[in-house]
Amino acid sequence: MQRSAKIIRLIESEIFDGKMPVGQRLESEEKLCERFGVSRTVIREAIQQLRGRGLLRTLKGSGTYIAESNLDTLANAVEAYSALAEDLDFLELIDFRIMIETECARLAAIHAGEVVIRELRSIMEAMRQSKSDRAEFSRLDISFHLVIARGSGNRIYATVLRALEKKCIDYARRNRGDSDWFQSIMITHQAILDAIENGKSEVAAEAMHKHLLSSRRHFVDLTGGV
Amino acid sequence: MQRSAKIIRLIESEIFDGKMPVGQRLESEEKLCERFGVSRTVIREAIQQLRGRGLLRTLKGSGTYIAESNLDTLANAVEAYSALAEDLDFLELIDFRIMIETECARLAAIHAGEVVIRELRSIMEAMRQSKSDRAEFSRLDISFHLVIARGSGNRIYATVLRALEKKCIDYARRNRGDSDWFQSIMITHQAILDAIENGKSEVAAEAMHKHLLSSRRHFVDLTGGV
DNA sequence: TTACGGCAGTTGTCATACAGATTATTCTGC
DNA sequence: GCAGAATAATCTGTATGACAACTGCCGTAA
Repeated sequence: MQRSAKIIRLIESEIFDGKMPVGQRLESEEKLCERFGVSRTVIREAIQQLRGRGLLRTLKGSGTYIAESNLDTLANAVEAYSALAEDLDFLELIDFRIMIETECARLAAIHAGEVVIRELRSIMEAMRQSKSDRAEFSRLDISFHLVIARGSGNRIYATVLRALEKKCIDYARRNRGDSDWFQSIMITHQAILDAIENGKSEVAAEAMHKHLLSSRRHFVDLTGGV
Repeated sequence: MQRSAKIIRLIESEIFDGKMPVGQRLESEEKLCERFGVSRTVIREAIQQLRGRGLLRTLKGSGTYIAESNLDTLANAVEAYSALAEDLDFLELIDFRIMIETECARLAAIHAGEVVIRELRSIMEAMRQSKSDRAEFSRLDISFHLVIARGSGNRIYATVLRALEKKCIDYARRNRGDSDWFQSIMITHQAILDAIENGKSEVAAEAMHKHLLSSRRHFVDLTGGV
């Protein structure tokens, strides 16, 4: 039996026995080496396989963590793809967002509670005050969309969109415009928020669809679609 | 992005594109190093993760091979996954699929080429011959949907859906029914396939939507939505 | 023919070093 | 004293080189 297979079984059983709660950080690779008396190679191979199974999740420079659920497997897969994607794929991204976020807005109008709505309001306020800070504005822009995804009540939407977050921010930063463009973002965001507050699901869906479609057009005008 | 993630995607796509038939031996690690211009460390980490996912299996001293099939490895690793499978929320899953796959069908009708269509036809044929083998039938059912996602031309759809593959198969296996149910699956699949072949995007979208809605209803009737 | 042994090829493991990212700590200017 | 910047410590990712253990194959001797 390979040594890494033994390590896999040991870590695995600790996870399933509940000794390692979800989200907890694993010992560092070096410490695991000492504890199990093997080289770092063996530890890493074990971790890689458990990552492949979706049980673990690693963050460079930070550590290795017990994955939350299979949703993290999904997040890993999508991240792997989105980070790999070079600049060419922003159109794929926005087309995907148009579909998924339209549905999110529809569901959020039905399911979103007070907490989500307050969060959306405060993001809007923060955006108003950040119009001169492009980077911050883009970040807030995307977080507005992420909160709506959370408000949909379907964790898959939220997970998928969260996995694409970095890519979306990147997109938003490139898709810059003049003060008119800034205004139009604020207005359409407000329209979406209003519809969600009032529980008008179809209105929310349509507003979100229009918003992203307009973003897509703007992006194509700006970059020629590249 | 991590280099091993890139390698994973490359190997993975070779497998899914059918360039690497089941059982075939992968190039040796050293050759893969040369081909991809990375160190053996990176190659090995990629292989470990793909082993964890059940796509590859290695024999010491001999080589690394394309695993028999995902279903086999799924069955083999059933202990590892069953604990996680219990907290799957199938309604979240099917709602998500209704949205994403409707769009996939629409796009596939526009973008799908001869290769995809031939693949879909052969899956249909295989399904006809597997009606007595529930497990195999479910696997084929899901692969039909996955191929359509690939045919959409948007790699995000395909990636996301593939990440959910295991859950989908699990769903399909639970959502069993009598021979009438079997027939209705075949009929709706055929309707989707026809629409895609004829490039009728709206028809394809509607057929897919109807198909999954009916699946959802069937699931709720069967399980009470649990 | 058959059994054995050796050889080349391949994966498994170890050790070391450094790069790149994150987190904790210390220092600095006020 | 304190916020913020600079720095150090920590951790994962990658490269490199070496050797052990195993497999498959081929040639040779009984």
